[in-house]
Amino acid sequence: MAFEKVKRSENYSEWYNNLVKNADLAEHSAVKGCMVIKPYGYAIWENIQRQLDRRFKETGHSNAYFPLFVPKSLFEKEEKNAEGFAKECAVVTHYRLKADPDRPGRLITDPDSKLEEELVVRPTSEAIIWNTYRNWIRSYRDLPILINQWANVVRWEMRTRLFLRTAEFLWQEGHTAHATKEEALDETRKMLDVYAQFAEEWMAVPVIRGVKTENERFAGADETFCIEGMMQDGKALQMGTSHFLGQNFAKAFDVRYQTREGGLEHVWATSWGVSTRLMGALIMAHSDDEGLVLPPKLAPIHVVIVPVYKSEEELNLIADAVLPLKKTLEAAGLSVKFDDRDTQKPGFKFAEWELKGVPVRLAIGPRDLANGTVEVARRDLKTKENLPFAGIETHIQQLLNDIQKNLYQRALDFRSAKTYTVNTWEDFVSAIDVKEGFAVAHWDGSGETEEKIKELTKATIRCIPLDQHEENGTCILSGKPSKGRVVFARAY
RNA sequence: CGGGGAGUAGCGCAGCCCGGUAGCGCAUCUGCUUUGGGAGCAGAGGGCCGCAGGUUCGAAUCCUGUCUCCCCGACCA
Repeated sequence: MAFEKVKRSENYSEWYNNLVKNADLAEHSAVKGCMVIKPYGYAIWENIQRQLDRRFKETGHSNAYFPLFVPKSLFEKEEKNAEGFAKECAVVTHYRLKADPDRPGRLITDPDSKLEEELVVRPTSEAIIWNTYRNWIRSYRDLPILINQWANVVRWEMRTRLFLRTAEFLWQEGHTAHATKEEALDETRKMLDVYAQFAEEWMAVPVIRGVKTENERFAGADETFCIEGMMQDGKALQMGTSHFLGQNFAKAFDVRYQTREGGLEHVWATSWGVSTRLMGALIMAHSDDEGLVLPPKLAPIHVVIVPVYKSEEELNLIADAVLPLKKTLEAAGLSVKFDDRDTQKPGFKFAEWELKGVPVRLAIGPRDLANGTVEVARRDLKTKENLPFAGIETHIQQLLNDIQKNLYQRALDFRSAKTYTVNTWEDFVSAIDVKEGFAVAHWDGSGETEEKIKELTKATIRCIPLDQHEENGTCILSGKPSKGRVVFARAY
């Protein structure tokens, strides 16, 4: 378990990579750009999935599954979408291998198995889904269609980072069809709120809700809404997007419905998604030099109990005292690990569970048994106290709530401290480059200026915040008039 | 695709410049002592030195080719 400790402050990206590996979340695979998500990391993802899935269903959606492959002719139908994703698509061209006549034991692609039509490995599923929806939609009675899919997608990225950007990643993508524009817009906003609420209440990561500029918009969307979080290095991470697709896909795939009045109209669409990137957000938002720090609501293990003992009899006595507590906590819905491994010493276990981000740790030994106490340590603050064992379950419940709140508050305070409202170019550059945070500034609304700022500072417009208030000002770069401030930051 | 780094034991690395048949730490196994913050001692097992050629009596080391991974940039959820 020994590992090289790199501090956040020294090398943030190395710290991140080490943490992901050392906490047993994921590792690089034999496939370039693709990761293996290990059981502990996957358990966190499953918790994320479970909560989101519940919220999707509460808001009227059902799960379904569509194919991994998209025939090229379908993929190219919505032009902007196709163009936007074309350069990062994996393409299947053959369907068979055969023995290499020149090199025994090796295989080659059988040239005779060339596909009549190439198959695109989905980078996103609008094409295949809208081609399907055409057959499902005849009348206004068939609408709305509210479907979500949990799936993997492939985007052939040049450079990858565990969880943040991998060539293959897991996500969910909602795809809905509506009779009216208003309804589709409502849906887009509703799902953005689901994401925002999840990010803040479950992940304990405060997010800015906003609209993307045209440059940053999803290929094929009329409007892209997003939630943006701030990581501990001051960079922004797009944590989820919800797209208003207008009638673009309905037109591309000829999906029309008969209205109540007997007319024929194209349907309106939305799509929305979050990915395993959220794992990256979770890690980067809260963790410290000791390892992972997990918000209790998403932790696979809430409480770990480490016995301190010399003999088997002592261990048995501890187990007798602790197992009823474990049962009580589990009955209250908590996940409790009694770490009675005889192969590791307590100190080792302390360090290991800290590395893995378990929110609450109990240590109990002969001394505690004699005194009727237990040592309670909380991961977020790294504090510990000795408390009476009797009635400890109430304290633990409270502690978990505290930790959840504290993590959110801490992240919020951090973001507030690193968000700068700036009015001059000099202050803008300083906010991005020196103070390394978000710059809230006026912008003239042109893509050109946006591009220029990006070239000069590597900062992009993360979003036009939904709570933006009208304020007359002048663009930070061009000096042209602006009616409100937008959020700039360097981003992952 | 441009720039950098690296492929040697499960993991992290040294050895390579100056060729002589592989070593360190952690992990693993055995035994004893330990156990309230990453245990100690003694012993043991484990390697087609990324792959393919070449030079040489001899290659981890030199030469050529090739593949892969990581990091930084451009692209992007």
